[in-house]
Amino acid sequence: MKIVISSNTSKPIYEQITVQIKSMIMNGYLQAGDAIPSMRTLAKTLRVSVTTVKKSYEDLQRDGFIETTVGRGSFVSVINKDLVKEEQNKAMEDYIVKFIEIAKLNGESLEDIIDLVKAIYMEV
Amino acid sequence: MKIVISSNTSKPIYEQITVQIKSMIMNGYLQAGDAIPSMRTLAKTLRVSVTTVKKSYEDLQRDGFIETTVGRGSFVSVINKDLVKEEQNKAMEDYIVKFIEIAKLNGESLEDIIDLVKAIYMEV
Amino acid sequence: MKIVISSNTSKPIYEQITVQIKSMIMNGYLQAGDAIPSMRTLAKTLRVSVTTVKKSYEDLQRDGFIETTVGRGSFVSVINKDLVKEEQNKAMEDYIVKFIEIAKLNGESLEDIIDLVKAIYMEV
Amino acid sequence: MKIVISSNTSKPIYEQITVQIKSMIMNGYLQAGDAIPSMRTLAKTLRVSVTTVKKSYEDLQRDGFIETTVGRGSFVSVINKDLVKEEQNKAMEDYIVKFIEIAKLNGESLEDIIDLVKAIYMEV
DNA sequence: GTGGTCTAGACCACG
DNA sequence: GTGGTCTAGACCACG
Repeated sequence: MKIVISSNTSKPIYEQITVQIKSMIMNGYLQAGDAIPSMRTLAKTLRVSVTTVKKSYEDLQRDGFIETTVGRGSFVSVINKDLVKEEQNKAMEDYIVKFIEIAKLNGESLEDIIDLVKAIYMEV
Repeated sequence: MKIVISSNTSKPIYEQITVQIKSMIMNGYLQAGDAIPSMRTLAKTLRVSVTTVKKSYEDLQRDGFIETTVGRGSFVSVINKDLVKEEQNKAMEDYIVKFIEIAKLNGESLEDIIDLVKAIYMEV
Repeated sequence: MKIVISSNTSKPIYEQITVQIKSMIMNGYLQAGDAIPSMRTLAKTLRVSVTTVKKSYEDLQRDGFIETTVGRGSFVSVINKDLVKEEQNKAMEDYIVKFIEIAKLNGESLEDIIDLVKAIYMEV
Repeated sequence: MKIVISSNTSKPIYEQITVQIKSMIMNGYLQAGDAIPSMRTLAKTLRVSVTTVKKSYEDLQRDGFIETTVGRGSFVSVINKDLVKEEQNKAMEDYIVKFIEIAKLNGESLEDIIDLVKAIYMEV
């Protein structure tokens, strides 16, 4: 399992971990039932604090991607990937619609909006 | 006060009314204290049901744009337009960041995203 | 789920519904994730119009007590009851302070104020 | 014009000033057109800072009780006392109703509520 | 089945 | 006259 931590970004480390593990689950690299590294192992590998990894694993568990049992470790949950994708798409469209509605209300042109999108795309 | 209702759009009538009145307040065409048409008057003018106009006025009141009193009518509130704009900008950026994060997670390229933005821009 | 509509009160039907569902959530009778009746079902049971139930559900959703999805129905939200209680207490104290300030300004005695409180207590 | 500042209370000094001047206007001790002391004079008399008095006068002006003209001073406005009283009564009833509604929702008894009212009455 | 929008009225309290 | 509540439907998209 390869995770890359970047410090050039404003995104917190635990979110970088979360996002990359989510990706691996969603694209099938990690399958339901697969073990993922223990918090301590991953923390050592990435040279980050255990607390940071813990926060990421907690978020993943809360969102149903992994299950963590004291003494056993963490495992990929059985999830319906299509359902997750669908929910994400719906959420994404919600966000974009709200964003564009406000932008229009503020009198921003399509060009302004696209510039803004490009700028944010580079940042996040 | 000129409001245009379009049926070519999926945006509900009450939202079309809300957005247009908000715009008139934000761009200064309607000033604090100005009366806006009574629900019944506007309903007749626009040839829509009073209930539909009421829904719009309720939203405007809840968001602090107008004040409505039984027996008197509805009036533009004293609002800090800069503050409102700032809040909207913050909300807008929140939405765009979340949207792009999910889009990236879904593996969409900047081009895909811009196409999506253009499409939504035309619709809403 | 037992809701009682009274016509002896000036409180609108939709508020009576809202208050009773809020109570059931706050006192734990309804738990996070629990389904609440569909608008049509509740309307039939209470012999009121669907629109009236809808107004109540909209208020509950706006205040974060329930979540409503087209095609699925309405469900009790995950809320921090202690936080809600705290917020309510803060709001309550705000109201009572403002109320007593004005009462004092109007020269009302503590006895007058208590009588007023008793009267309102019986009504609402 | 006699104003008393107390430091036993949590009410800010400028509010103490505001409330007392409002009272004098509402009970007729100060009549429309009457001059009220200049900010500097009142500040000296009460041994408080001019800024404190200024804040009070600003609130009084915003609420229509006095008019302040640079170079001339401050004067009691022409106000409709009955209208003001009525508005205050309405506001007061609004506050008490909201307060009691929340208190009931929280399961507080009439006795609890009266105790709370007594406590707040002593404080403010 | 679910909720979301909308209609065309009614009756009410308040001004 | 004003807005507030309520009815008893309609039609829609979505599941």
